[in-house]
Amino acid sequence: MRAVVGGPRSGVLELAVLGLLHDTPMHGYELRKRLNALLGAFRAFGYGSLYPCLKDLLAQGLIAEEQPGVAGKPLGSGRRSKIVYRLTAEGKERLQQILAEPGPAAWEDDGFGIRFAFFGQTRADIRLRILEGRRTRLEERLDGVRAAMARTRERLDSYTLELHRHGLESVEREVRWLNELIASERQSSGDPSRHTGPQPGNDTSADSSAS
Amino acid sequence: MRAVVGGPRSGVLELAVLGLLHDTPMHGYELRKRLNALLGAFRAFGYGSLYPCLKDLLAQGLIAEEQPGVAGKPLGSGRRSKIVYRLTAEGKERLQQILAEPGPAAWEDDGFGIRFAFFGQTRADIRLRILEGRRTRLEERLDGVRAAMARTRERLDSYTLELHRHGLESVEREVRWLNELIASERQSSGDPSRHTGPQPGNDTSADSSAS
DNA sequence: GTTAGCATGTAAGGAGTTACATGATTTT
DNA sequence: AAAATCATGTAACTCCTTACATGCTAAC
Repeated sequence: MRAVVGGPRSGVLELAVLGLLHDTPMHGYELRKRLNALLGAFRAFGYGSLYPCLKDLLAQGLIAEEQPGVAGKPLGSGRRSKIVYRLTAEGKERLQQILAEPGPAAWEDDGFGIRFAFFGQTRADIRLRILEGRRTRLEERLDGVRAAMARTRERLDSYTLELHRHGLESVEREVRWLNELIASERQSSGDPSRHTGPQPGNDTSADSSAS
Repeated sequence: MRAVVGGPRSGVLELAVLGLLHDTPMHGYELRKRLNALLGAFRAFGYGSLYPCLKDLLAQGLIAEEQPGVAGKPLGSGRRSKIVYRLTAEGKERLQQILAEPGPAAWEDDGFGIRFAFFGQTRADIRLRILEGRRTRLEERLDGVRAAMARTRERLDSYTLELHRHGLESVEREVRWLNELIASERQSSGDPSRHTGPQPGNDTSADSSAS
């Protein structure tokens, strides 16, 4: 039953909607398309998630409806269809506040992807903290899994072992990716002439120290 | 409020618990440790998920309590602590039924990992169908993301682009992994003398055709 | 004028998480 | 006997998914 009226919905969706609406006002249908294009392989949302979220954001005053009132077309009496949403001043503030906040929510599996997607609107020092936080988080996980594997190496069939091997390599891969991004960020902040974001690497050749 | 009494809980946890209990009876606390060791980097469950699940499985008759009644130790009147669970005949049947069932649930992100972990108890032809199903699923996703990237290549900042690039490469990587596993499975079934599961690859050297 | 796709929503429920509460057993 | 850790459990909540219901607009 989920409470009587819409809860805070403080998750991934809220940030994604605020971030997309910051660029340009939109109605829900298109918002969903851009959302899923933005998130790509990571995640996909349906209308059943999106519209309730818009409702909540509206109730919080972070976004506002904007009739495409082209003036002179009252649309009859019961106006329907094409509700365009825009970010309010409070919404912009909240977006900046979320993006400026490093901490667990920004580097957990849920949350990191979407923050990274909006790094273009994030302060350089915060970007670095988030990337490092995520790297630390992943390294902790590597330690844990490696310890568990060492403890139980016997009595594990080859499929389970293979699964662990692949999982481990995936995480190691992400750590290497983060290392490159961190190096790139450091260069940019050390040399203000280059602040164009990461250059598309070249993931395999450089840097084989995963720890 | 979530309904009056525990629902079916038909997800990942049910399968994981049945699979682990098939090997050896256990109490909840240890079950959770083995669970998280088995799932490794993929997932982790807390007691708040595990105990309700055990309750449901018990109510369905798929598992049974088993007092460690060492006979002659009545444990007082209100016996507490160390409830050992074992799989019932119905539970074993249900486990085999789940494992024998190829289909969406077996190759979606949630579900694939745990089925793979129990491939040792899965029929060879089903293993192959699941691996191929997952590969197809991932290739569909690749197509979708690549199309979305082509459509919106402009007006995407470098961070978003980098995120998509990394996501794409991760998925491509998993496809290559699946290709190797499928090849290995085909070899084993063609040559009955080798049915020892996958040999730990060697992910990088062979096979660069991801499609 | 009817299908196809754009556009907006709601009710019910699923699958777990978090925070809490408590008792038993081993270690210090 | 105090602290750590083993062990079991529940209530409330979160965030999202599925299935449904509806109305508008453009193409055929």
